[in-house]
Amino acid sequence: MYERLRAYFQNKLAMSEAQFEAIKQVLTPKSVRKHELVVWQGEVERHGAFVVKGCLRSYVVADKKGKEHIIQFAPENWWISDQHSMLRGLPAMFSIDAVEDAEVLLFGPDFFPLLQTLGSDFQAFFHTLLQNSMAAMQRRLISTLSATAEERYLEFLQMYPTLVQRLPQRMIAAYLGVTPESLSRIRKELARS
Amino acid sequence: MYERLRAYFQNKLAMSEAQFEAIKQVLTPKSVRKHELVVWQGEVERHGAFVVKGCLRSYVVADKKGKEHIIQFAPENWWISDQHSMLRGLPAMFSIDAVEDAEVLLFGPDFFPLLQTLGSDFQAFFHTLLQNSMAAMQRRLISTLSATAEERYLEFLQMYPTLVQRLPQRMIAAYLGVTPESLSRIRKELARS
DNA sequence: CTCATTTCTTACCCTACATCAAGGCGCCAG
DNA sequence: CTGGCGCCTTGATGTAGGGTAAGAAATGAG
Repeated sequence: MYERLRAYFQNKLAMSEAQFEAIKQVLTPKSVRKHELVVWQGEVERHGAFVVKGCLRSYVVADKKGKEHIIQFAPENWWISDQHSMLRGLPAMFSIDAVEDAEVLLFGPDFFPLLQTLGSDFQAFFHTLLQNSMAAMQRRLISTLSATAEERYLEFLQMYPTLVQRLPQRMIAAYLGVTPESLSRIRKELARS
Repeated sequence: MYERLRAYFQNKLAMSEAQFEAIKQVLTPKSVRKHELVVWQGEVERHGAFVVKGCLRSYVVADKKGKEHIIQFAPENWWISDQHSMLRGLPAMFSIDAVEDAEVLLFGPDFFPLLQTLGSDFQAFFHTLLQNSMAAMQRRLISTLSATAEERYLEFLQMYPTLVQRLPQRMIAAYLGVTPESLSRIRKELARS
């Protein structure tokens, strides 16, 4: 389990054995079954995860209608968490669950203070990670504001070509912000050409 | 000019005189006239800003139609920049200009390395700032995906009650992702009740 | 294998918002 | 004061995508 994390850090961040041990201390390996929840929207006691195998997602149930909206997919080698709420001890803004059976390394609120002690390379690394997420989020917002559902679907195909086969369509629809019916129509239309 | 920045840091971050001096070194005061551009979408040489007075905005011209989409408004005491592109020397993802005549403190790519040298309190502070933006962005994305234009307008009123009077409606529309015509109709409808 | 449940597709109609077009109201320059 | 130019409003019409419903296909459980 931990080997995958070490491999992930290769070429990204120079790390001593002691540092890696310290990180292992605050990470708990866990198998998560498909549909199993890792975080409940609204709960205070909770975790984030590094995905070793399988795929998780974070999502909110926003509407009175109970409609789901997916914020992020996290396949292998992705981090997923609600940092904002976690660090402040606030109720989680969204839920996290497994889209496929998965192997993850869970971390709690103590993960971030630990990073502080591991030196500025670590801080910089995770800061960069956050910046990348932010940039991705901005691009997605713009796309949601300015592009049609079909254009967004094509962008999604480009961005996550491997995920498309692994995810049920209703989840892609929930990510794009359209109904499964609409996505079905879009795919039909694209197939015609 | 710098006094406003010092006041801003009060209660947020303990800071020595020497640290403040170091920050001053990398900040350039500037007056920006309404409509004046601080950053051009696509340019590589560029700045971010701390807004002392007035209001800036970041926006993209996404469509072939030349339609503007506003990512962020930055009134007094806000930071605005394209960190992601700036740190990597990439072309800016969006433009930044002044919505009102403004006084700002400009910083360049050298700002972030400096923060590293100022100790982990500083890093933590700006990390938190980034997390807050991220959380706000996520909320906005969800809102864009799940709420009607009217609901988003009401959220905007709640979130930025003072800004509403200062901004032309077409900019609020560009922020919400609707046409000025639609926003006008929404306001009319709300006024009736 | 078989039945049940979930997921996907297709069809029909409806709604929120866009687009287009015209007119009114500031606001500033001369 | 007057003409021009943004900005906001209002109306008429168009359209992307939603809601609903029903059937087909896939997936899963016993």
